[in-house]
Amino acid sequence: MAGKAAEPQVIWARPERTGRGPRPAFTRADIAAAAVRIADTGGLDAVSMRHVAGELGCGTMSLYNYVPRKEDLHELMIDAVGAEHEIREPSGDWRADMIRNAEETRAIMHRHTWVPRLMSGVYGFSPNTLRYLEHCLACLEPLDVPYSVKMELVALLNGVVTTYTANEIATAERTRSMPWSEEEENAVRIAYLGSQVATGAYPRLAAAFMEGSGPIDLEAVFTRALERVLDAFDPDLR
Amino acid sequence: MAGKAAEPQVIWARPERTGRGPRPAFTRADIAAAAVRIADTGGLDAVSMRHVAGELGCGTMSLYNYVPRKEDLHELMIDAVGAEHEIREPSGDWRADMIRNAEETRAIMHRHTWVPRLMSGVYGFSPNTLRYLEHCLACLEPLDVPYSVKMELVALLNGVVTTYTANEIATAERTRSMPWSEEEENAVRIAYLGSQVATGAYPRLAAAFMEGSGPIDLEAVFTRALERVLDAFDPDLR
DNA sequence: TCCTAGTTACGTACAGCGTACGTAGTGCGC
DNA sequence: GCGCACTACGTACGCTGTACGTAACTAGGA
Repeated sequence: MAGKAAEPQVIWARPERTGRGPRPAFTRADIAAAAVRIADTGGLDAVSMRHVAGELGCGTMSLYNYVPRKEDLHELMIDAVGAEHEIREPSGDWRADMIRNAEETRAIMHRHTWVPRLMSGVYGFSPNTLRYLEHCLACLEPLDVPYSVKMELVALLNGVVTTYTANEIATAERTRSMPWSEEEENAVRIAYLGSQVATGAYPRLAAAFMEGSGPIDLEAVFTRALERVLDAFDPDLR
Repeated sequence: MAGKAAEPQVIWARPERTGRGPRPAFTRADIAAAAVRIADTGGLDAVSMRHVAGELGCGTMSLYNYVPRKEDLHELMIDAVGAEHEIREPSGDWRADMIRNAEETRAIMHRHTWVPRLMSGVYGFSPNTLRYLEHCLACLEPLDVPYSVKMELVALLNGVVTTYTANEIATAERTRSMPWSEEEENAVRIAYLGSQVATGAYPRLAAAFMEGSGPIDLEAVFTRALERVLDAFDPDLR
């Protein structure tokens, strides 16, 4: 337990520059941007230490001077896309503002489809995360409830946004990455689902599929979910 | 586009036994159980094809006869833990039943802490998933809304359960896996957070932390979130 | 009944991964 | 100006998923 055991392992607690030694060739922002670029074009699996180092034009192991573990690189990436949140003055209508925030988060995730996969397992206290959280609290100023409830609202809303968008992305990627077309994929899926439902083991599921034929509007489903969550926190509706 | 391009890539659409050739040594259930056992004791990263094959007592490449890709192994794992859902007769009180389902899902995830990480990126139509979905619809029978709304309720609730529990697990694992104690970890965290908040850049965040000192009851937070979501769907409350 | 095609079993091999370690060079603080 | 903390990076190790080839086996069609 003696020695250097208590070093900060949160990358945000580690100073970017200590003053001693040669000037670092890159900033954290450079590294994060390179990793984001790679993930955007080649997917999250393409983000390897070697790859990122190559993109930056340095040796693989040099990266470890900036990023002690790969997990920290992921943290940098999440923080980098968090900067894409456009923080604007709250309008006074907390519902509208929070919906705007949620829609923006969804847009960011669709722009960077690897974000949901990274969300679970990341520390969650990066500078831009704090900035966004502060902004949400600012938007919720008109809502007259204790801060603890506001925090719960933000957490719940973010959770819903993440899972919904993750689902959207997952189905989209699946059809894209397949060598066969979306129609074929759907055909296989429907055939399997139909075969299962046809066994009679899932009567209500069968009824649900009978009821809702035709394509579903994902955007509408998403906003409806948001509205419901906000309803649950709206004192004027209780 | 000719040839065998249109093979089903969903493992559930592929028959477990085709009739030709030697009798397979294992069932899918055997393989899933072995993988779950490994993940429970050694974490999700310990689930490699070699490891699972070793646990089963067969050669690594033999596994590929049963499981075409590792992703499919994950699918088997999710389905296996889905079997732990105890399906009991609906009580007639849909709120109580759904809360019970959610609590049970949370318990399963705490028992198998790798589940949330696998949830995003899995197909979602495994036999036990369908079984659980059917059960949820049965519980929601007393609720007089179209099936589409019921589906949205289930999706929303599952999303909330997953994100909340994932957060609980993430923080728990972080403190456990660290060489330093939870107090030290918290000290580092508080120190960093405090240093950030002290800059004055996050006044509302600071206020929130001032307000809510003391340990938070995760269980209570969780059930409160569930209640809120259910409120949003309860016709009697609108 | 026998043949053969489809399956199982599994060893080998390859490209890629995260990262521990050692060494060489650099520049700030004392 | 000395020394030390830092940067840079090549090498190496153990691990990963899985493509491919080969040998044994068995059920269906002739």
